[in-house]
Amino acid sequence: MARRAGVSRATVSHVLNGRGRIPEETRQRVLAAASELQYTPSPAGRALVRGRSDVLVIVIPHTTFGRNLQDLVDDITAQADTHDLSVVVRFAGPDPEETLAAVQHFRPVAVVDFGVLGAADRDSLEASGAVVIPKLRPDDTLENNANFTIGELMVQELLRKGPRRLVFGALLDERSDPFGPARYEGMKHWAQAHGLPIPRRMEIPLHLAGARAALQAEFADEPIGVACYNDAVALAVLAAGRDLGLSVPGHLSVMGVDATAEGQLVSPRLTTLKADNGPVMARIAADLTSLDGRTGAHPGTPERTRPFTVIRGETT
Amino acid sequence: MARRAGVSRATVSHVLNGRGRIPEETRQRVLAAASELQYTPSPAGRALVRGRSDVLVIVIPHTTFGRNLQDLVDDITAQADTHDLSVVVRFAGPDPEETLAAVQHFRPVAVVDFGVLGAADRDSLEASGAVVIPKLRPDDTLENNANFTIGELMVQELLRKGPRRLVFGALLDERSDPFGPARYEGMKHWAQAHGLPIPRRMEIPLHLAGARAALQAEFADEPIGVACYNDAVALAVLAAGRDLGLSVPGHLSVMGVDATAEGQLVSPRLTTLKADNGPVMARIAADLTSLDGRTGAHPGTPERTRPFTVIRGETT
DNA sequence: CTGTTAGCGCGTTCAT
DNA sequence: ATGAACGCGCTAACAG
Repeated sequence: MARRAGVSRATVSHVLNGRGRIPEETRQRVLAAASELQYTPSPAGRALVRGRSDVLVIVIPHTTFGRNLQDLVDDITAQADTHDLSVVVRFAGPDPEETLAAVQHFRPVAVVDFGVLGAADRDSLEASGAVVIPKLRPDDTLENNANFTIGELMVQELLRKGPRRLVFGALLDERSDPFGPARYEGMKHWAQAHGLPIPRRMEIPLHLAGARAALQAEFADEPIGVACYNDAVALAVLAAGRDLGLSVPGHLSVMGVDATAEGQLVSPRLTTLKADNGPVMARIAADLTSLDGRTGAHPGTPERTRPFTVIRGETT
Repeated sequence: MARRAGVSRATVSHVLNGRGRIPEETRQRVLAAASELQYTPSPAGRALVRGRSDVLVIVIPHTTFGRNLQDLVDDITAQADTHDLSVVVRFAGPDPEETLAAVQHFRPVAVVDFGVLGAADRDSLEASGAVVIPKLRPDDTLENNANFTIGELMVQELLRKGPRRLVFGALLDERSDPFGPARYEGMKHWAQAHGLPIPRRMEIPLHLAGARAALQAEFADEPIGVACYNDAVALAVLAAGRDLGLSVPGHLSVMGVDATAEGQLVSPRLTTLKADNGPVMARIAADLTSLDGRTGAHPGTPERTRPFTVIRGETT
């Protein structure tokens, strides 16, 4: 109890929150006592009276967590510190309900979702008073989905040098994959719109034997183009192709997503897709600041297109 | 207030915590009301009275977060759920003080540290009543450090086919690196103990141009063996060697750490070191259960040696 | 034996 | 600038 500053709890509260007008003299006295005692307001006390904690939960899909995501987490953490929120990272577990429960348990002010939460989950959270970020927009349909676009872009790059059979290389992993399906849809949509056969989908384990088996089952003499879930999958497909004696990019062209350092260090250098996270961060930052003012309304710039860059390597 | 079950708060508390003996009949009534109202005890209230929250914070160094670490986090999360703790992941920021403050803010029951916290930080946390895991043992000296051992093992593998000049390939990254120094020490120690020249250290950026420059500065016709901080660095060194026209493993032998999927999918396949996390988990689990009983004492099995396996690829 | 009352812990807010 | 009351759960003491 910093009330040993010779004042009441109420006064302390006022000083620390800049509420009621307190004479400079007492103000200083309180501040001094606070720093002497290493006093920090109890989050529990605050949460109790507010009915909500100072926590921002970042929910991350249970796929491999790479540099990209980590950079985003860092940025969000920095942003959140500005708003006096403490950041909590939560990896989605296999059981969605449990994940939601874990998030709810914090009674967070805000939840940043990277594709884990379903509509019902979001509703449930917002009903409990949390702000779910990024806010869903009315125009967030499948076709406007960034991952859908990724699928379309990959097809185009794979077909750059001429027609070939297209396949989607999905991640085979015990963890769930929230992004793959939309990318595959994007591929299928583009193919259909251009009168091409619907691309098939194969699951690629991240080891040579498995990848080899998967590719062998799919390959049949005509040139094949594999759009992979990410760079790791692409490397697996390349390894399989090498083992099967396929020429790259002649028989087999491959493309990844993420522009990982590894993909650019191997030979042949991987063609991949790099997403600029700037706009995402801008949107999150905007949603975050709207927490303070409670302005509610969406800030004016609904940047729809996420800038994607094709990093052309030697595999397409 | 679930007191609408027709009983007092005290009774609810008793029922939910299995304290005083409550007749089955009332018990059921309370339980029923609780589930109807979706009642969950407020963590804030509990924290307030306990003086400490139900939180377990995992502090993770600000290096690249890979599969290994993620698996560990998953395991700990599962373990923690057993003990009714909610898990919070916190990435260490550039400023250690800020990191500590962020952890303290939660008033956690326990903190699992992956090498971020200094001795002072640990003390500070334990002073505030948190249990820091893994508990430090008296014999946790540098020479017993797992990373020190890693350094020694790598040297031996690199020298397997005969003498060569040794270099440590450090990570060049804006993020801090808690493990590298001990590995380098292990290398130097082993070299010195065997009458070899002290290995040098070079910083390898994760792109071709930078890695090439670094390697070129170090290479001087005699065979060189590079023990790398991790597989990504090893891939960078390999890329540089390829670009410089060095033969592998003739002129240049390279070894990584982590046994990532990528390292095993490239050609030449990477020689790497895989650490079995089982013992670490066992230790953490033990420390965790000791939270309940407050047994305090270290459980009897101080497994000192972490089992490391050399995955021999084509780069040594 | 059963369940209640009282009071604590802490920060916030309203009325004084 | 303060006292009182509140929000919520826990526990010691106590009355039915």
